[in-house]
Order: sequence, then structure tokens, then C-alpha cells
Amino acid sequence: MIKLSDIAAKAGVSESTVSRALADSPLVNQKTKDLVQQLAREAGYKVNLVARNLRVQSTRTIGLVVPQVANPYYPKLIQLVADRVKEAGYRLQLHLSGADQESESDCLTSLYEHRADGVLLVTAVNGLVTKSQVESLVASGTPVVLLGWVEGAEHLDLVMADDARGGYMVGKHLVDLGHRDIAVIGARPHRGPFDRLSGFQKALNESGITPNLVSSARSDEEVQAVIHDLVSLPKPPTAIFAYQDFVAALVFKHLGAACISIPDQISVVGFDNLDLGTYICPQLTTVDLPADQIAAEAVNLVLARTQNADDDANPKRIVVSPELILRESCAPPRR
Amino acid sequence: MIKLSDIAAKAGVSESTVSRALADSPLVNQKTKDLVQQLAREAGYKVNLVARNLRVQSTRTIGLVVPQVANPYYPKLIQLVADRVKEAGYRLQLHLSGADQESESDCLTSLYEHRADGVLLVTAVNGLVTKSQVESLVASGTPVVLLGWVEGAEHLDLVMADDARGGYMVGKHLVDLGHRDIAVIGARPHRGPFDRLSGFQKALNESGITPNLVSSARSDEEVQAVIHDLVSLPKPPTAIFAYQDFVAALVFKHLGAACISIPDQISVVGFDNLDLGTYICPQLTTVDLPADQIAAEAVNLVLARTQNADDDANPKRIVVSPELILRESCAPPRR
DNA sequence: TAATGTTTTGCAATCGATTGTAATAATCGC
DNA sequence: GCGATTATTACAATCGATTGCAAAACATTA
Repeated sequence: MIKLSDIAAKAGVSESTVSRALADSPLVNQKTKDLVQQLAREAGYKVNLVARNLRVQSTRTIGLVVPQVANPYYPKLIQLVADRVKEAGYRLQLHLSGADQESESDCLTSLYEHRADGVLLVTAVNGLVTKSQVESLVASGTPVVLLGWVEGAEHLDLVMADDARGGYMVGKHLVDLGHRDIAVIGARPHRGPFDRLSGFQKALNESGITPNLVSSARSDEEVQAVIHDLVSLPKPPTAIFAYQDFVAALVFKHLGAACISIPDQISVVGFDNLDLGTYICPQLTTVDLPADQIAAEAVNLVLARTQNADDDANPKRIVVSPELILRESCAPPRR
Repeated sequence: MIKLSDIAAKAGVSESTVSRALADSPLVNQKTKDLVQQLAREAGYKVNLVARNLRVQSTRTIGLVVPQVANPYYPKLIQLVADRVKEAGYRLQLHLSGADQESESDCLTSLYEHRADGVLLVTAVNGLVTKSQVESLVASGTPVVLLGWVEGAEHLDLVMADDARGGYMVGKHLVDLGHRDIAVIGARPHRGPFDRLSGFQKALNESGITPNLVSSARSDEEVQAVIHDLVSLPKPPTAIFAYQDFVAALVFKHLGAACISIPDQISVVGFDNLDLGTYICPQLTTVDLPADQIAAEAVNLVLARTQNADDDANPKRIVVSPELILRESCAPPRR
């Protein structure tokens, strides 16, 4: 593997001159620069970042930890973060924590050992299970920014979407259409004060409605069972709020199997705005979490912290607003 | 940031002893080991991999370059590769090339600069555009394994699914059901000798059928137009082979809009076995590319090469067979 | 020409680990 | 108690870059 001293020997100059020439330093003569750069190119020289990073005590690397990549929301976020990080001249080191806490802890340890300059963390679980790893990082001066609300992490920077507001929008939309009997399906992703269900309920409460058909189904079988129960009711709901788009897709499937038409007989709203929602028929009304804003804010924040551009000791808390995407799966209830 | 010498000072021993103690070397006294390990734990010491990797001249890192992460096939593959790599005691460095060749080249350069021990490359395009980067890596002794067939890379190791065989299965299945007029929709992913269309056509040819309704639509609008044209034919096809599952989903959507029922009036087959195919109704018959096998083979191969366990100079070519997944979207043609 | 100032280059230290080898301490046999 | 052997430990070199500072080369002016 070709190294700096090889180029130095070829060019008949010292290593320091080569290093400076390749960095286009004004301290070296233009002719020497040209020669060195030419030789380096010809020889296919590429800097050894392991060595450089050790010397300059920085890796220009931002770590991103996400639970998995199977859930289609993450790929979107990852891509956006990757682009922004790259744009800022940093590299992204992506870790999949696999939604299990031991592995999440491993990811953080690995990022520490690699001396990442900053870390973005999406936790899969409610509490900050990897508290000690996070604290180690913070203690060592590595800024950590959380993406998504986590219990017991009030001292950390946080960027998140206002799920409660999204839930409120959904509730308001359905109520405005005239719905009074609304079922809720899907596992509750605990977002503490920003829970989408709490916003949804708030909207209903404002109209004096109390939703009482809340179930936590998320697997195919569970959703099937819930749908079966709902349509067997003497007075079935006229609308369903699915906690996630993929649950909405399952709702579509089983309503279809039960020969219930959407939105004529039952309206359906999702949450997440996955592409999936446009593949199904009718296209799904849903809530878009502005992943681009989240990514941008998160990267900006973590970079500001790494560069000490933001030395405000108080934890920052950036909350971006989601957006209701109106499509075809909702209509006023039939009389 | 706490380092080896800090622990050495605390323990009153030399750095070498600390290093060996933490590595559980038999060269150090058990008592000293215990003391050092205890102190290191208390102080929250974590090895600096930048320094270690420089010294040991290895990063125990495998690079994985994928075009994007939005296409749901990749997440599946990534997760599998990540698991296998971790299992083998290596770290994964994931790069998103964004399907554009300049960026792909950047990814490879970055992996080179980081001195990854091995690289797995999924190219988005047909030819090996980043030939020079790949050659640099190979020349420097870094093994590169391609995932998916690429033109002009016959000298590199390759792991791939036999798309042609998958296409053959689809063709045979439809012909066996009795279909004679079959349309093909979707952009052709050039797989050279392993193209799924060529296998498909082979199956049809064996029964004396020549498919002549091949279109390259892949966007929503394109598919809509093609479907419109097809159903307006005097003798519409009785089956459609969609090149990708997501194209099949669009086909579903527009056939539904044209009030054509699946599979009663038209059968549909996809390719890729995305989760999407089970969310739509009727569930999609498709071809599963065994991502787990591909991931396992690829990781094994690249690790064998990095560890020089496999010093066979000839490029390896591992081809795994796909599987036809029979679901609900196919039926014999109506008379 | 000598003194001065300005470019340009090289020396050597440094980053934080690992590891071969030498030095020291402990153990043993007699 | 002493040499031989073995178990521990420390010294110092090394990995491949970067960078402060001194030295050398060159240009400028009196």
C-alpha cells in the first residue's frame, strides 16, 4: 500500500512537503506542488485516514444509530442525513441497532471507540436504555443528538416531529368530515408528551367525542382479528385511524376481504406517509413526518455542537410540525 | 478523552502491561490484570481504534456500497450483511452511492482511505463505471466482491441470484396455467447473461409462444399509459409479468381503476418478493431472491479473501437460485 | 557584497495504541 | 545460597500521517 514517504522519495522532497503539497498549502512552491500532485496521482496514492485521524485528533465522522432499516421510514431518514452530512464535508457512519438494547449499546461503544465527532441516535425503545453509553460519549465531549422523544433524556439535545400535532390533525379531519365513531388501530409508539394518540384524542374531545375503540394490533393476524370484531359490531365505526401506514395497509386488506369499501363504508387514515400509501387503492390519507426537516435540523445541531459553534449548555429541543396529506381514503360517513 | 497511559499511571505499571492486560494476554500476572481491568472499567476507558488500527495495520472493517436504501430490497440485504459481518467479528461500513456514479466512486475512495479490509459492491448501473477505483482497491490488496452481475467485471468475485432462472419459473408457471398472451412491464435491469427477461422468454419459446407485448414502463404515469393501451386491445393479454414488485403494485392499481379484476380477468406476477406484495389484494405471486443466501455467500467470500483463506487466484462466481412464491394473483385464463 | 527580508523546505515531535526484545523479579532444584 | 529457569514487566520502535519551528534557499535593497 503506497504511502506518503513513497511519494516523497519519488519527488525527492520531504514527507512534510508532500503532505503540504497535497493539502494545497501556500507554504509550498507551485512547481513542487504540481510535481508532487502529479506523482501522487500517477502512483494512485490515497491518504491513510487512520493515520491522519490519529494525528489530527478528529475523524470528521458523524455516527447515526437506527433500530433497523426494514421499516421504510428509516431509509428515508438515513438517506437525508447521509446527504446532509456529506454536504458538510463529514462522513456518515451508520449503525443498525436491530431494535435490541444490547446491540444499541454496542453501536454506541463502537462509535466511541472510533472516535466519531458526533452521534445521532434514534432509539427503538421508550426509555434511554443505553444511558451509560450515552453518558460516556457526552462525558468524553462527543455531542449526542436524539432523534425522537425518549423518556429520561431531558438533558440531551433532541430533534423530533410533533406527533401529537399530527394526531390532532387526523382527529380534526375525521371529525370535520362528520365522523363520530372512530376506531384506532396500531401499537402505540410511546412519544411521551408528543404522543400521536393524545393529540388525536384532544381533537375528539374538543367535539365531545370519546374514542373507545382503541386496539394495539400490528401484526397481520392481530389486525385481521380486530377488523373482524369491528365489522361485527351492531354499530361499526365509520372511520379508522391506523397508527402507522403499514397497519393501514393491513386494514385495507382485511376490510377488502370483508367486502367493505373504502371510503364509502369506512374511512381510513394512516400515519408516516410511506410510498406504500400510494400503491394501494384508494390512495391513503396520511400524515407526513417531515423527515427532511428532521434530518437537516439534526445534522446542523450535531455539527454545531462538534464545532463548538453552539456552546449553549442548555439542551436544545427542536420540534418540527407534520403535515396532513389528503388523498382518497376518507369521505363523510354514510347515513 | 482517557487513554492507555492514564490507566497505566493509575495502576503504576507500563502502557504495554495495560495493553496486554486488557487483551487478557497470558504474559501478565492475574493480579495485575484484575487491577488494570478494574481501573479501566471504573475510568470508562475505551480503546482508541484509530490508534490501534494504525498500529495493527487492519481495521477489521468490511465496506458495503449500495445505490440507495429507498428500494426495499436493499434494506433487507443490508440487514443480513450487517448481521453476518458482525457475527464474524468485523464491523460494517455502509455507504449509499445514491445510484450516481460519481458518488459511487467517492464511496470506494472513502473505503480505500479508511483502509477497509474488504468491500462488497452493489452497482446500480450496468457497466463497471468505477473501474479505476475498483482496480485501485484490488491492486492494493483489498478484496472486492460484486453483488449482482456487472458488465466487464469478469475478473472480480461475484455473488448473485440467477435472475434468468427466476424469469424462467415465471414464464413456465404462466404457460402451465394456460396463458398464451402475456405482457411484460417494467424497466429491464440489465443482468447480462442472467437477465430475467431472457429466462422468461426461454420458457415461452419452449412452448412456441413469442411474447410481443414488452414495455419498459416503471413510473406511475408510464404504467398507467401501458395498462390503458393493453386493455384497449382487441385481444388483451390474459397475464402480465411485472419486472419488479413495485411495478406490479402499480399494475394492480391501474387495473383496478380500469375495473379489471385480478386474477379473474388478468393474472399478474411480480419479481423481488417485497413485503408490499402481501399488503395488496389479491396477494402477489412473485419471485423471491434469496437475500439471505446472497448475503451469507458474499460475506463468507470477502472474509475468506481478506484472511487469505482463499488464495485461489481465479475469480469466484457464486450463483444462487431464486424461488417462485405462489400467492393469489394468478389463475388460468378465462375462456 | 553584505545585510535583510521572504519563500520554501526539512527536521523532529506527536497522535495512542501494539509488540518484539531486553531486563528484572520470582521460583526452583540442588 | 546460587545458578538456571520461568514468569512478569518495562523499554522502545512502529504504524502513516500532520505541523511548529528552525534552517536553507532565494530575492531585494543599500
